[in-house]
Amino acid sequence: MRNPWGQGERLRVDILRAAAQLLSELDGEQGLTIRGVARAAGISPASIYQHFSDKAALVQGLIAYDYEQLAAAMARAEELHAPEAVLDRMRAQMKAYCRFALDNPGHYRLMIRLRHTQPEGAGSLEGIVRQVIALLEDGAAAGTRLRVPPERAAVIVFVGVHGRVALWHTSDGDEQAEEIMAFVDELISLVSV
Amino acid sequence: MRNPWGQGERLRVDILRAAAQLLSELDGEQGLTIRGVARAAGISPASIYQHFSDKAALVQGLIAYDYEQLAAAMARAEELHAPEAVLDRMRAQMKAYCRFALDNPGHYRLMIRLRHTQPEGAGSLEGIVRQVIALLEDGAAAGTRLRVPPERAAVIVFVGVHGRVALWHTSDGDEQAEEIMAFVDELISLVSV
DNA sequence: TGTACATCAGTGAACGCGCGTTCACTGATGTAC
DNA sequence: TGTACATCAGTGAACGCGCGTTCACTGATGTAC
Repeated sequence: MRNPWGQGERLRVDILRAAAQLLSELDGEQGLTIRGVARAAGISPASIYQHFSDKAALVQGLIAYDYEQLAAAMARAEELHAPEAVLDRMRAQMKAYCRFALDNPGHYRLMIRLRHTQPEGAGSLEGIVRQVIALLEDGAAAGTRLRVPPERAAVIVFVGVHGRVALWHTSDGDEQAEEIMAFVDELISLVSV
Repeated sequence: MRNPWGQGERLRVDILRAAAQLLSELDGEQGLTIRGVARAAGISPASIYQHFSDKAALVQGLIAYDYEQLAAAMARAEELHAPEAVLDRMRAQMKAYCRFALDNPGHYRLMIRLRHTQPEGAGSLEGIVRQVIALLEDGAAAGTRLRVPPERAAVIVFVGVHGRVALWHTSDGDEQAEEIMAFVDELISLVSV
């Protein structure tokens, strides 16, 4: 079961996978411990320190991976629509964002809570918001009508969606995903003419 | 330093005050421990159990107190405006809400995170939202024009404000309170005609 | 080809820490007679 | 009035627990000669 020579890096992704699994099952960061991850991965706690300098580094690695997943999911959803259908593209992006947050509450909460510890770049919340802003700015330049400047429209929709999702996360769980998606539609209607 | 006979309940509020202070200084629930509260109150950890059955009961008491404070602050802000100035009243309410959240981040986060553990009533998030909804419904009945039904307008503004505040809480802290207040204005403008 | 040695992946056991909670207790203040 | 006792507020010390982290180690796999 030990990895062969030169393949020690394999355990690194096993560790990240186990941590991700743990974070999906439990609903809080408090369950995400070095010893818990080691248990889930079937290894000794000490082994983790060959791949991550400490617990913070492990969590960093996890969040970076998650932001990549989220950005990729949003990009995939957006591309299902024609380039000029800007509002459709935004709707698809934001609904993919919601789906990720609803499907991975532990991940999403961690990503938000520790977002300032991540390096700025594509794989960060700022990067994701910038993409939405850029989309609306292109759309506005091509004639899409909005009630507020494109940057404000993007921010308002994004902030509102985050608020909705965050409240879902702290609710009893009897709310349906459809309500959240309807809220996205509602917000986008409000900012467009 | 010990309380006289029949005044044992005094320590209860001292404990709650110490816990509140602790939650104001530290920025997370993880600092809110039985032992930490005892230290802050200058008593023994065991003494807490004469007033709260366990840690959860202590946190419950704290949140209940906080919700009362928040609801009272919103009511005070609202009453500064004429009864028929519905949008002004809502703006004042929501800005008081923001101020509470910005001034007491630890409290606000705890209130949101554990809101489902509180009994439903005036001192709960649901109660606060219901008040905002009622305000707009009365306003709509009296002629205030909105772009969406009053219940939706209230929910959208409230959810957006929560999203904005929650993102401020996880930011680096270089954002100003004025930006948050401007966001409130922006949201209310969007839902009104 | 054989053998001594370096390198690698991973571990077992221990450390000190702070936590929530319990329990027998202390000592002051009230009450009964 | 005195005294035995009940009641109350609060405590000291200990419990078991899980945590993050360290360190000397094991044993398999590769390399040098």
